Amino acid sequence: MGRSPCCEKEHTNKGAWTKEEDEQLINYIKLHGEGCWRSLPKAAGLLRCGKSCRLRWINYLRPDLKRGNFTDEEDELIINLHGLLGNKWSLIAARLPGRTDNEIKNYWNTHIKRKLYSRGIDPQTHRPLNSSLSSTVTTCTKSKTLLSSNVNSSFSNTNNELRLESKQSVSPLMKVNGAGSTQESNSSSGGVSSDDQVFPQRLNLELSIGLPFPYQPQVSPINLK
DNA sequence: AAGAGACCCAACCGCGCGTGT
DNA sequence: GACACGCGCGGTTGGGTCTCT
Repeated sequence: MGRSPCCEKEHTNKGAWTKEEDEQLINYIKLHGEGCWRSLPKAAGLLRCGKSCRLRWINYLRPDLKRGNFTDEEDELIINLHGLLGNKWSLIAARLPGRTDNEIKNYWNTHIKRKLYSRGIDPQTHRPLNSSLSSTVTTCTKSKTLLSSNVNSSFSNTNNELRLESKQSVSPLMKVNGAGSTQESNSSSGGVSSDDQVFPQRLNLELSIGLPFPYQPQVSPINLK
């Protein structure tokens, strides 16, 4: 059976949007409003699929978007919300006016993960990296480098708490060298060399999220849509 | 100056969910 | 209940730009 394609691929443009396409989309939405993305491209005279139009509008063309760097406050808010919500980027974005889920997701993957690693915190669990493990972590943001390096063996710490089991669970911030071991980067943090340097961040996280550590998901005070 | 590697982000893809028939 | 459809989400990728050697 299968789902019907969202558009006729042979008659649609792909890749970067041109100024003319942007203007067509903006003008159409100004006149008719958002919605009915499937029929919008045809109505607007665009050779794009509806999904592409929607993404372009939401992530780039919307007038209420806040462009520019994230502030420290936004950083901390994202970290805290991620601790509560996980990779629910749309929910996180809903609490950051002017930011999009895509933008936050990119920012998380490129900046915040590194920031948390430098603090000795596992960005997925928001728990401290084991000291023996953290000594093997390096910060590398080239995900392609890692994912092509065929990491599927577990590298375990003494408690077997954290393992690299599949490429999906491997952080793009971690790079494995030729021998399958990793090295700590000194780039941004100067390196985390002891538990004493790791655990203060754990305390900060607990306090800022205001939930018991480790966080056990319960009924969230935030209204999920 | 030039090439290589790292970084970043816009855009794409596939899937799940909600709704209507 | 089964199916079709449209929307929205999260993961991933392509390629432009920046930085280093």
